[in-house]
Amino acid sequence: MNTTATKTAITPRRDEDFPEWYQQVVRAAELAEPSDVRGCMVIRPWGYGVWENMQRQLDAMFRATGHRNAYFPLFIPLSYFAREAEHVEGFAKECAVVTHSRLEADADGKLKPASALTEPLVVRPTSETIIGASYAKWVQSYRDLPILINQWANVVRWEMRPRLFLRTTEFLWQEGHTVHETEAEARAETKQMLDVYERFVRDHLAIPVFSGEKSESERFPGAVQTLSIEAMVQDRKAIQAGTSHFLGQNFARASGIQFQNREGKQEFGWTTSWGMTTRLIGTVVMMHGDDDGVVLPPRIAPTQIVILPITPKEETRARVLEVCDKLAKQLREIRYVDLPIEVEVDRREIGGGVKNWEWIKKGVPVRVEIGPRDLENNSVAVSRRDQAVKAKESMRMEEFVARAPEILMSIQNTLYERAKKFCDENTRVVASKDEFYSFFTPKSAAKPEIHGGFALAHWNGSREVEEQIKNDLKVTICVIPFGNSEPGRCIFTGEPSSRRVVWAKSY
RNA sequence: CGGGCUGUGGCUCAGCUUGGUAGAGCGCCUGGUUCGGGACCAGGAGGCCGUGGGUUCAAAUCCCACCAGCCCGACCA
Repeated sequence: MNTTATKTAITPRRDEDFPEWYQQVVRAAELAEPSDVRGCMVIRPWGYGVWENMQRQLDAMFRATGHRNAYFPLFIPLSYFAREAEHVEGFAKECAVVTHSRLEADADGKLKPASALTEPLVVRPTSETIIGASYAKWVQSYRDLPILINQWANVVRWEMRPRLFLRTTEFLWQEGHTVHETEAEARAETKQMLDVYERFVRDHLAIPVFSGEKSESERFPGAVQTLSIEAMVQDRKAIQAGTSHFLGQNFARASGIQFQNREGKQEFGWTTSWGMTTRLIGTVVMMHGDDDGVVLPPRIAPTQIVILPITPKEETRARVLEVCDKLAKQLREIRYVDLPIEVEVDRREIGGGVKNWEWIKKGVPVRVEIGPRDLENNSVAVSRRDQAVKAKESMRMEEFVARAPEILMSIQNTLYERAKKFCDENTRVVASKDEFYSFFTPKSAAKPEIHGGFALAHWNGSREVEEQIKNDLKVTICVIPFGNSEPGRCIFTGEPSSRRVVWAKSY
């Protein structure tokens, strides 16, 4: 009767069409869906739950490093925005601009914008300039420094080609903005926050990354230095998972953030900014998902354990549900990494198979079935999302309760190890230009298979080479990793190179 | 913003060439049989065919304009 047993929950499979698989997974898992507003998405409760977990956990890390949250305006006066030239150049093409303050009905009764603003307002694509304006007022003395503030907000970048979570017109993020007395302190802050991101994605999202510096051409507009962490997702492309910028005195100069230093002289502050976005949700999907849907790392799963009552007979239904509730209560009293375990009893009256698959697609880490037979034996049937969909282990109820945190931890670790192995296997040292080109050229040009990966190769540091490679292969330097400086020769020009850099196709 | 394709119940699409007033599968609702891995049977609800105009006795179908979406290019977290 069941001829669909081997069928995957998501069509197409990852190896058939990765971008399409991604879209299908995001929708099937009810993380998000496109909205009627072009380029914007609706983040559904399951997706938003993931975001809230990320937010809460990262926010705690910001607090621990001395940062506090604040909120600045959504609208940035055009004149403020215009203060930093490179910044303008970088963002001007994707700004939404508010020009009117009112709607009026015309003769046909159609609403039209009216009452033009004397100065247009830019909807923030990022907040350096508007926050800088406040900082300029707050800072007078070196005693006012450092300023360590973070903001959780939405931003708008008028993108041409939206994809759920990965690139949408409006997205949610966190942006830290700090001011320091010295260059060294600001540089240390930039690095510190990159390390925070690295730890966060590794320990909470089970994502291994390469961390380092961006090349000049990939730098944030207006920054002196941009650091980033880069992850490899399952189509072997790179995705930026977080960035931290050392802004030098560029923005301080533009915004007038000045202070009297210890020698009594006026000096511009040294600023940094750093951010992480809802794009990370898409990264998690592409990192850990499989052909049956999302696979969530337990630490960010909105529900970590779902209890599925099996109620084939009306006469046992009440007792089964009662035992399910009792188990849920017991589990909620246990902690997994300092937080109560999130448990849900799914008592909806729909087909058992359908219900089970819904949770598989959503990526809930642990599914627990309890049916009449379990009542007899005081047992439960446990399935882990990091194992085969049909795998099920029967264990005594008390044993499961005792082992729940350990099981979650084990899943979290498995996901990380799996991702690390994948990344390692598809990262390789490339020693010649020919090897480089063949590494990044798919066998089939018409329908490119998943190919390439990260190439570690020497580079002479020139923008021209980067440009050439980007044109030829759509491959860029995703990051210049820290440390490991091992001199060699640029594989493209033969010129001296101080270290290997990471090349990849990238999101 | 340039080039190509597509708009038909919630979703995927057929119907369009050869105009005659709308269909399928899935989903949804009801009842029953089921239920420890995507069940089955029976019945039912749901669409001014993207929008506006034109041709015609008659338009989902032909013509024009507009809008939206997808893919490909330029840009990006």
